[in-house]
Amino acid sequence: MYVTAPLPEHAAPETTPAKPSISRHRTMTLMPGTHLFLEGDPADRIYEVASGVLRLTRIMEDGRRQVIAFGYPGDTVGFPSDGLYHTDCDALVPSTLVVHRRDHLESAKGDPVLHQRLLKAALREISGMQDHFMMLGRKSSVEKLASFLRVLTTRVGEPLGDFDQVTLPMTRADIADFLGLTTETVSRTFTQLRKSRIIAIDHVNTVIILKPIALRAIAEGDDG
Amino acid sequence: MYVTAPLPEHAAPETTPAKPSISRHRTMTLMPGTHLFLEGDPADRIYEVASGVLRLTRIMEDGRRQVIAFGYPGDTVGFPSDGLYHTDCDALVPSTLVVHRRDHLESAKGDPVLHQRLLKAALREISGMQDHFMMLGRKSSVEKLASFLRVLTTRVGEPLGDFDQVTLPMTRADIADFLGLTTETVSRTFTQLRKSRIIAIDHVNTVIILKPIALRAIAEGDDG
DNA sequence: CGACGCGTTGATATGGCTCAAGAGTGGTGG
DNA sequence: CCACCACTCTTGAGCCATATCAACGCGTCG
Repeated sequence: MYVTAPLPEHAAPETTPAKPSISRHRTMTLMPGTHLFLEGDPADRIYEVASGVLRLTRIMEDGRRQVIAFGYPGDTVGFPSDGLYHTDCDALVPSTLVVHRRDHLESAKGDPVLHQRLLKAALREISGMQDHFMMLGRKSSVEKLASFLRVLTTRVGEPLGDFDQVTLPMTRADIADFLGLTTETVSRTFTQLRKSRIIAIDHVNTVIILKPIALRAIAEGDDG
Repeated sequence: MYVTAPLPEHAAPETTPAKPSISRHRTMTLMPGTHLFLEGDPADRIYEVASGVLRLTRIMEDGRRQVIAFGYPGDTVGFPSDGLYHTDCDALVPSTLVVHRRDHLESAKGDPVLHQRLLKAALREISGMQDHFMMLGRKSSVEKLASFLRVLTTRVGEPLGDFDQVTLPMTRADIADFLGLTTETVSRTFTQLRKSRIIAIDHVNTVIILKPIALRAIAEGDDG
């Protein structure tokens, strides 16, 4: 779900409307501001993002927030534990999802292919989360932002002339809560990368990677 | 960095005393200082901790380290992604492991019960990691240490008179690298909790929880 | 006994937070 | 089309929690 994951073999699936199908999945649309589920909800369903971007968050009583992951096309969200969801989930942009009934996926009787895919998705998720740990626990603010931009570029970047460009559907506050920073620090760090000509910024939420090598060096702490 | 000089070679698995078993798993012993696997190793096997404590770590080029998890009995380690391990794994104390061949677990042809258990374990892992995120990204040092002690107490605490006691097989450096702190800060925070009579410390690595309620309040940020 | 690894404590430095003020940006209604 | 408002983003100044640097005690092991 977080973004180190390799590209999914299954791109956007087609809706198979009324026709009875062995794998009984449907699709649905989720609009920004709408929650797919909340922490503590019974987890009946598991979702694959077909298009759009989701946001998975945890919130503490006093309001502190941690963005656990952004769900991009190909990602799976809604992994249950003890039958419950453990994050909130909503959409950053209008998103379409493939809905799977949990009991079909988890039980040994369900479709073994789907079952297999769920396991793969879970393992990818674990791997991605492990990267995120290093970032949260041990990296400086520039390193965090550089890593973030790199992962996003790899995953959803688009070529623009000689450069790669990436659109950020999330706010600075979302990025801050993902990286364990404040919005002010995220903003200052963007400025820092911009002033050193490593990135350029269009329209606040469009970033052009001018020096990918330098960005990687920073992300991995290879510099001073 | 390491407590004892780590042996470069991987531990040699021992065959279990031949006991006829339908599911072809074996057990093995892992001694402190020996690595079960390293980041980047091909992930053929998945392990269940039967006894002991494992340590899963990620290390950056410049030596910065993040402890991803401690593996206690009942935990599963070695979740692969793209066929590779994504952390290093070694033992903090002599540990016994149940070894599963990955191909038996992941393929649809394998034992469905084991398959089911692997998925459950992966889902539990994801849930636990989500807690860890909040801790790394958004909690203060006291909150981190209090959370850590609470989780450990719940998991492996032993009653001692009216109180719960927990043994810490890991060093302060391990705790620091798990919580995203320095050893000095961990040490000072232990002292702080000790001075406020919330915990007591025996033998450096044995903690007695004197005020579990207060500890929980701190862990969850319910105090000033 | 000395050396080494670990833990604690102290003094100082600093990266990122907090508080505060503007500057974009987008939406809405007149 | 503009005026206004709400919200997000940026920038600045000062502060604080934690890191860093350093010293020392303690236990273990050779």
